[in-house]
This record gives sequence, C-alpha cells and structure tokens, in this order.
Amino acid sequence: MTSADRAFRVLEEEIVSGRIPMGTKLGEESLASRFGISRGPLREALRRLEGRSLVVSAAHAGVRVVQLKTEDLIELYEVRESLEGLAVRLAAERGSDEEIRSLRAFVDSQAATRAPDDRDYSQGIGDEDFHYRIATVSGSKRLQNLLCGDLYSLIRLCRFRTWTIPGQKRSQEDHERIMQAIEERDGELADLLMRRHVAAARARFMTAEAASTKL
Amino acid sequence: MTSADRAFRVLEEEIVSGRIPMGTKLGEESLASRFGISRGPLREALRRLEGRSLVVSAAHAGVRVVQLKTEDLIELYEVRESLEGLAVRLAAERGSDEEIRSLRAFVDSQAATRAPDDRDYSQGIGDEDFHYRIATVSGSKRLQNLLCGDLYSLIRLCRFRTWTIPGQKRSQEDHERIMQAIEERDGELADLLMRRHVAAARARFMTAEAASTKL
DNA sequence: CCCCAGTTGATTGTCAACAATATAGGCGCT
DNA sequence: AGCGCCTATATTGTTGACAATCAACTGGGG
Repeated sequence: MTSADRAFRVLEEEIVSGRIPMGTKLGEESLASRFGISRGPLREALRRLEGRSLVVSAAHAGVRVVQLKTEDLIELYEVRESLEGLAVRLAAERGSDEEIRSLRAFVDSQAATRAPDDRDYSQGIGDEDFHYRIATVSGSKRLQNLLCGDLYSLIRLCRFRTWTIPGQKRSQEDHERIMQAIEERDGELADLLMRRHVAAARARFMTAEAASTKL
Repeated sequence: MTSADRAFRVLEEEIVSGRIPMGTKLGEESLASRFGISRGPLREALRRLEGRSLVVSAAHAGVRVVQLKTEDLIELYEVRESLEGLAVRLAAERGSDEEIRSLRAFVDSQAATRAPDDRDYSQGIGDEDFHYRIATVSGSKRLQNLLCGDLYSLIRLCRFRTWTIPGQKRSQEDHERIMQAIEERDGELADLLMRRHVAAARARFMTAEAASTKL
C-alpha cells in the first residue's frame, strides 16, 4: 500500500464522517506535513478524491471539500430511490436462498436488539446496514459501488442535517415488509416498498429542512 | 487550464472512444513524453481517471484501461434502465414547456433527417443524443452527471460489441411514444416506456453476445 | 477619505533526480 | 529438459527544489 493510498483513505473517511466540514479548504502543505509525506503523493490523493466528487478543485485556487446544497441532497435521494429499488428487485429475483436467509437473520436481530427507547441513532446505523446488505445481495458490483461507494458517502456527508426524527418504528416495519417480499421472490413488490421507504426518508428530510429554514 | 487537465481530457476521450483499447497498459513515461509534460502532472491525470473508474491501477504494476466483461455491461444496462426511467419521469413532471417544445423539435428533426436506408450509425448517435437531452431536461445535475458522465462513457467503451442490429425503426417509434408521454406530463408512463426502450437495447446486446460466444 | 496600482507573500503547478519494487531473463540444480 | 532462484532492468513511488499564478497589503494619487 502506497502513502498516497493511505492519505486518500484517511481523507475520504474524514470527509464522509464530517470531521472535515463541508467547504473546508485543503491546503497541500499542511496536509502533507500532517501525513508525513511529500506534496506529490498528497496531490494524487486529492485528485482521486476529486474524481469521486468529494472535493472540488479550481486551478491555482486549491481544493475544497464539496459543499452540498439542499437541492443536491434532494437529487441524491431521488437517485438513491431508483437505485435501491433496482437493488432490492435484483436481490429478490437473483439472490441465493442462503443470502436471503442471512438477510432475514439480520432483520430479526435488528428487531430484537432494538431497545424500546433506543431511538435516534443506533436505528440510523441499523437502517444503513440493512440497505448496505441488500446492495450486496443484489449481486451487481456496479450497483453496489454506486450505492455504497458514492451515494451513501455523499448522503452521510450531510447527516447532521438529516438527524431528524428517524421514526424508527415505521422504518422497522418497512424493513419487515420488504424482507417478506424478498422471501417471496416478489421483486416488483420489493421494489415498490423500497421506493416508498426511501421516499419517506426524503420527505422527512425535506419537511425538517423546510422547518429549519423557516426559523 | 493546467497540463494535467489537458492530459486528463485527452486520455478520457481516447479511452471512451475506444482509440485506446480496453486492457491497454498506460506507461507513465511514454505518455508523459507524448504530452510533452513531466510524470508528475501525468500521474495526477491518471489518478483522476482512476477515480472515475476508467482505469484500474495496482501498486507498482502500473495502470491499465478498465476491461469490462459481459456481466459488467449487463449491470451497466440495468443501472441505466433505472436511472433513465427516473430521468424521463423528472423531465415529464418538472421540465418547462419551453424545454419540452425543444425536445419535441429535436425528435421531429430526427425522424425527418433519417434517410430510409440510413441504418447502423447515425441512428446510434441520434439515439444517444435523445437520451442525453432528456437527462438535461430532467433538471437533476447529479443524475445528468451520472448518466452522461459515467454510464454512457462506460457503455460507449464497449460500443464495438454492441454494434448489433440497431432496429432503429422500432427505436424511433419508442422515442415518439416517450415524447408523447412527456408532452402529456405523464411521468409514470414515460418511465415505463423508457425502461422498456433501454431493456430492449439490453436484450439486443445480450442475444448478440450469446450468438457470438456460441460461435 | 476612497480608490487604484505595484509589490510582497503564500500557495499551487511543474520538473528532474533518487529510492523502492515488480517483471523478465539467465543461470544452476535436479 | 524442466523448475526454481537470482540478478538485471525497467517501471513505479517519492522527494525537494524551481517556476508560475493568485491574494492580500501597502503606498500614492485623486
């Protein structure tokens, strides 16, 4: 593993997790000294981040962490809606029995470990994990990379805004129904339910956003 | 515009157009001398290509143009099907009257300029242009970048394989019906028709592929 | 007092040389 | 003759220095 690889992974994680806020300027020299490497490999790491749209760079003006506006997040959710529908359809139609059993076990464990008052956050993680696993079961590498590699990263980048009331009980019910559709190999129904599921998440975000901008 | 930018654009165009075949090794020194630049900027261009999945790089083993297998192309078509459905739905529901009129004018011009025997290729271009314009009218920057920037590039990269019988008359009829759905602001219908349209293209490719591998 | 131009400073873009590693070819061994 | 090892070469990874460009600051003029 090269030093540029390390810098890329660390920066990617820090940007996606929000530890480096949106719009932050990424000076080459300071970052290079921080990682203990030269500017050459660091610039390569930045270019890879640029290729993945996590940063934007203007010539002679440095690179900054991408700054997503409200419309950008809405667009991301729209794309995610379609792609997750496709993913769950493929998972239902082409997933192996073993994969589906494993997915069922996960859903049940999620339902069991959910403490009655454990609202906010562990549910968010569990929800994310559910979608992540479906992308895997879909069997489409390209789709998995698009969802897990690009979309989720960008959406998580704005997580602080979508820390709205998760409505996790409803989410849990959604998961259960989607799971049933998968087990019945009903790709079309799973697709429909999944689209509604993420559309609901988008709606929650939009109402929360509207409320916050009204203030 | 920096020299790394130039190298990136030229290489991107040459890879996507197929002038640099899949699997070709991209040596740094030869490319650098060809562009008249040093290895530093060239490496940055390669890293940007890597971020866009047009090349794959292994440490100390150089970078090669991505080599798409049959399953990869199928996966690309599946993703494209969903995303184009979304694009045309958004175009129908949110496109301005002016944009839709412009789109109609384009479809009509395509139907008019198509010479009766002009099969193979100008239709392929026209078809691509149609989808490109719909992505624009959808109004979603993210979707437009995904479709026009990433998916079409990778699909075109395999164009030599999908030079199958275009069935352009059927394609023209598809466009006409999709256009009508857009004009009626029927996003759901446009979505359905578009999905069928690209599913048909995928089916043509798959049968052609099956025939060629049977040989 | 305000505005514009020149200059200084810092940051980015580029280069050529050095170090590290994988691939290829030859040599010896079995 | 076939196989494994070892060297040699070529390519990649990394570095520090140099050049070019942009931004801020200062000084002079209106």
